[in-house]
Amino acid sequence: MAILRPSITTGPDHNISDVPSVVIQRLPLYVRVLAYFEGNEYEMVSSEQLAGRLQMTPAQIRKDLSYFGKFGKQGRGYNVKRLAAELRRILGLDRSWNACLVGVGRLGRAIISYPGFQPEGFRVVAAFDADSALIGSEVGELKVDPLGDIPVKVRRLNIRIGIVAVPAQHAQGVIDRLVDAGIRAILNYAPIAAQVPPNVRVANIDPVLGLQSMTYYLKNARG
Amino acid sequence: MAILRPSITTGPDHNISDVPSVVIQRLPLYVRVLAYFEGNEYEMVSSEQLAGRLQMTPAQIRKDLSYFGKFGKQGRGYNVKRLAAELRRILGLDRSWNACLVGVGRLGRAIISYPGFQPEGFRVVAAFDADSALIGSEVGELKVDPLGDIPVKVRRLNIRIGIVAVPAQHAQGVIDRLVDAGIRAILNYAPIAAQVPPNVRVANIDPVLGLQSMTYYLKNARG
DNA sequence: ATACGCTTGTGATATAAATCACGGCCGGCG
DNA sequence: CGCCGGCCGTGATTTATATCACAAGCGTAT
Repeated sequence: MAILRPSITTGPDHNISDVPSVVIQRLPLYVRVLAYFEGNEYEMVSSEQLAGRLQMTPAQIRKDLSYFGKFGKQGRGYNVKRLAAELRRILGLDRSWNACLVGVGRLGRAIISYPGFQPEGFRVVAAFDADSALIGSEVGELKVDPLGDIPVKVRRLNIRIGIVAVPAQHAQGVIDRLVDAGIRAILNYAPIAAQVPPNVRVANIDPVLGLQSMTYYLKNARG
Repeated sequence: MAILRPSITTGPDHNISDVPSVVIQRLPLYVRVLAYFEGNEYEMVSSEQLAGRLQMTPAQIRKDLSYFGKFGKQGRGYNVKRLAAELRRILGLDRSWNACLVGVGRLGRAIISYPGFQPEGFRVVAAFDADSALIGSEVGELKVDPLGDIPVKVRRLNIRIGIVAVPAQHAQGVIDRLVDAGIRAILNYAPIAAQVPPNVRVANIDPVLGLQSMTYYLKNARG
């Protein structure tokens, strides 16, 4: 059974650790469900309880966790706070990360004002655009800079993540510039299959792809 | 190697046809790449060329296509127009689909004005919100209706797809109402693992999940 | 005509991922 | 203080997915 999970791409075969990337992609889900249980005053949870809320099997959760250590107690389950903290540490969510946005059109502006990044420790600290009419203008709290400033700003502001919100035909070029500037993680909203070196990760956000495969099932549904 | 692909969920084990859902989820990618080749005046393409642009192996593409028929010619490859048309037909993209939006906050408004759905045949034809202050107001070209109107509007406007853009704590409730109204495909922007019956598909859009797994690699990167 | 280079379609094979199933510990209870 | 219900951690197994590799067909060139 498929499970809620983002789509992450890299260049040709590349896994730093020996932990399957499909496991890494599930960890944030566990963090999120643990936050739910924490909010509901649970002290301990079993793999069964976690699995229930994610529609997966308890065994898979236990196996996933076992890649990183032994966090549970037999007969008792997992300490909610402890496991959440461990997973956050493993994922690097115990610190904050700076990102830059490329493309401040309609979509880019929506991304800048999206309130979901901040509380998770992601901060958009720079914005770039190719359109000279936009450069210098204020978007949110940010001044829009030209693409040429990417390398300098990335270095100066310790930006590790690039968010791409430009039209499809410009996306690959922008991604190349980000990679050249040392960016190794890209959140890509453009509808393209980006080509990147093996040590760069790309997470694609593409609502249309989701819709386009669901219509297959709608068309063939009985009832 | 992971590939650009949306995350689709259902209720407990449910596959209408015997075509693996991972294959279905790749078909829209093929459609998109074919559109690219069509735009560049190619008449024929090989599985190798398609694979190159998607960073996958030619064999996988051929095998995926073989679930649905024989569309190629040995020694020549695939006719771009023909294959694109076949895949669109298989996916049900040769018609248009009506969707409704639930939640017309900041995110919902961005979705309504997102220009990427229309050209692919997806039309947002109704908008709902729980906030009585918003009901009756105009958003885009749509009047905002109360949640109670969902069943009637879904039937009357032949809405097959629900787009959920409400805060996490209300998302499951909204999804339940959509399912009750007969919706079988949901595009979910809320950060939850929705619980739905087996015959309902959910495509999740969640930029934070993508970021949260990339930080693992950033943290552990060498160079 | 026939030979050749190219590329499909697909069984067979290899790899990856998920699940099973059980030994072992935990803590509570009698 | 020993027994018991519960649940973890994990090797073994099953299932799913991807790749290989090759016979067969197409079109061109000679």
